[in-house]
Amino acid sequence: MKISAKGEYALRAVLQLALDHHRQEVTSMQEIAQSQEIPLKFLEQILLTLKKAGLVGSKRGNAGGYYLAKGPDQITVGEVLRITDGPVMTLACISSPMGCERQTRCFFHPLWQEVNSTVEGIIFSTTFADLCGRPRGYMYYI
Amino acid sequence: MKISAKGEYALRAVLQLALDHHRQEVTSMQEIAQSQEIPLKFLEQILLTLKKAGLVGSKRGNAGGYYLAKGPDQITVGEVLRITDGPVMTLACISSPMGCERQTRCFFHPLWQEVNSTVEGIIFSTTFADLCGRPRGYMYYI
DNA sequence: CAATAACCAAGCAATTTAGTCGGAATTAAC
DNA sequence: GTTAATTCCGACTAAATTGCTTGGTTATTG
Repeated sequence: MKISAKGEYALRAVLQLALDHHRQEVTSMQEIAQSQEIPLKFLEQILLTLKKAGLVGSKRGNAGGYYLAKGPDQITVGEVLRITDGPVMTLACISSPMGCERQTRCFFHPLWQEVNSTVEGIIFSTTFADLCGRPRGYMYYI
Repeated sequence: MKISAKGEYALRAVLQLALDHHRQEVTSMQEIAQSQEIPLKFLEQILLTLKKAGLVGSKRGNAGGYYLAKGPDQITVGEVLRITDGPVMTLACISSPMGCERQTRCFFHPLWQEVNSTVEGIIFSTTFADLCGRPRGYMYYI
C-alpha cells in the first residue's frame, strides 16, 4: 500500500473541501494549497483530474474555486485514491483480465484477493464525513 | 498495495524452494529461474538479499544451490515482501518517527493504521506451507 | 477593461524499477 | 589439479514513474 504524494495531496484537498462544505461558498485553489501545504500548480493538476472524474465541481473566474460535487458523506477515501493512484492492488495475477495463466501464480491468487477486498472494504466504506467527525490519533484533550 | 516485479519474483522463488523442500537437496538458481520464469541474473540479486536477511541458505560450487533456512511453515509472505519491497505501508504520516506533526494528517492516521495492521495481519500470518497446501483459485475439480 | 481565478499542454529533473554485464571465489567430479 | 558448475559481488544502464514547474489561454466579476 504505497500512497503517492499525488494521492496524499488529493486526499488532503478533498478533506479541505469537506471541512469547508458547510459554508455555501467555493474554496479557491490558493486557500487549499496554503492550508494543506500543497504546491499550487501540482494541486491544479490534481483538482482537474478530480473534476473530470466528477468528484468536485468548480466555478471559474474571479472569486471562483472548487466545491464537492457530493456531500462529504457520499465521498469515500477509496474513490479519491482510485482516481489519483489507480487500482488498490497492482499485480499481474490480479489485474490481468485473463486471471492467472501460470500455475504458480495461482498459489498466491486467493491471498491477493483477500488482501485486496479487505483493503477496499476499509477505504471504500470510509467517507470524508467519517474522517471529519472522528477523534484523531495522537491528540490529547486536557 | 503495489507489489514490484522484484517482490513477486522473490515470492515465487521462495515458493519454489518450499515446493522442493521435501527432497533434501538444494535447488539451483537455474532451476528456480526456469520453473518460475524469472530472469536469472535478477533472481541472483534477489536470492542474495534473501540470504543476507537469513531467509534462505546456499551451498556454493558445483551442484550448489539454495534452500530454505526455516521450514515452509515458518516463513510468511509478509517476511519476504518486507525484505524485497520494504514496509507494507509507505506514507509520511505512518512511517515518520515523529508521528504526524501536521494537524490534518492526523485526520487520516487512524485509517492508515487500520489498513496497515489489517494487511500485515493477513500477510504475516500466511506461511508458504499454507500456500502450498491450499486449493488454488480458478481450478475446477471434476 | 483589469484583476482574479480556473483551465490546459508540455517539459523536466530526480528517483525508482527492472534488469544486464563482467568477473571473482568456491566446490565437486574427473 | 584442471575443469565445469555454481554462488557471490559490484557496477552499470535503459526505461518508466514521480513530483513537480513553465507558460500560457479562457472565463467571470467588479
